Amino acid sequence: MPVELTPSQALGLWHSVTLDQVRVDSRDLTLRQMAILLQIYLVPPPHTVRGLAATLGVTKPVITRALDTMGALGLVDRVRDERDRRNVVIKRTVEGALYLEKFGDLIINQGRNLHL
Amino acid sequence: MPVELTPSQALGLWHSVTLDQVRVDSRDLTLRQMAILLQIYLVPPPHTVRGLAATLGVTKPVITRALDTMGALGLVDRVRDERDRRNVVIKRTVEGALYLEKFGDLIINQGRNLHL
DNA sequence: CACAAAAGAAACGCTTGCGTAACGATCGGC
DNA sequence: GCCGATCGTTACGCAAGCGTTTCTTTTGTG
Repeated sequence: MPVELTPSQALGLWHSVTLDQVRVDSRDLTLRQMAILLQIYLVPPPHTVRGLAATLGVTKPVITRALDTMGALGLVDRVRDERDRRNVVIKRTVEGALYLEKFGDLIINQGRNLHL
Repeated sequence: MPVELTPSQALGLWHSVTLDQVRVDSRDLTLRQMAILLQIYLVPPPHTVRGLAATLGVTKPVITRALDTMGALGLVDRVRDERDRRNVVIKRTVEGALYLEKFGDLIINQGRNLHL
């Protein structure tokens, strides 16, 4: 089920959501961090550092650093893979799920309020 | 004309657009910079540093720095207001308009490709 | 004309993210 | 058991953004 948007709607939606996010959220995730977070929560696990790096097209330290930051914020968690102890499996958290749920609501509401 | 989205559609759209943006765009604007850019191009002029700061809920130096960066990228331009020379009027550029046009296309296409 | 107010920029020290390169831990094949 | 390959992290120097404070220019008002 596709979403059909006009150029005005597309940019207007992005505008209002971005604006609201800047005004409200002190955490201020970077674009990369946001992409990683959404990937973790919207794509079926397991997620690894290597996998995320490949998906985003960035180097592994970028992922490590983003996980450090978002881990400190409680948005994600890291667990060593016991079957292959070289791997780290990235886990979702309740707080992270809540964060994205609120963010989704923000998008929906701003979309609803679009009057162009 | 509102845009009605389900939670899956809202986050899915954000996911795919963010992912694509990370992969493709080396400029890597911050959330604040993006909000400023969209404000300049979607809201009727004139735009001033002070006005943008108030709209975004940030301090003036944040706006000055963002304009420095985006000015260097050619996305916006600054012109002294001749009627009150204390003010600076922020101008749109062809390159900035093109940038947002491409970004809008990206959103539209990712929305169209959403199959949940 | 003096002087406070206003707008934007510059200065300051700090934090955070970046890319590259090096590192320790772990695995699998021989 | 060794040894190259793989995985994630750490280290390093650098660039960029942050908040606060200070400065410069310009305005308008007494």
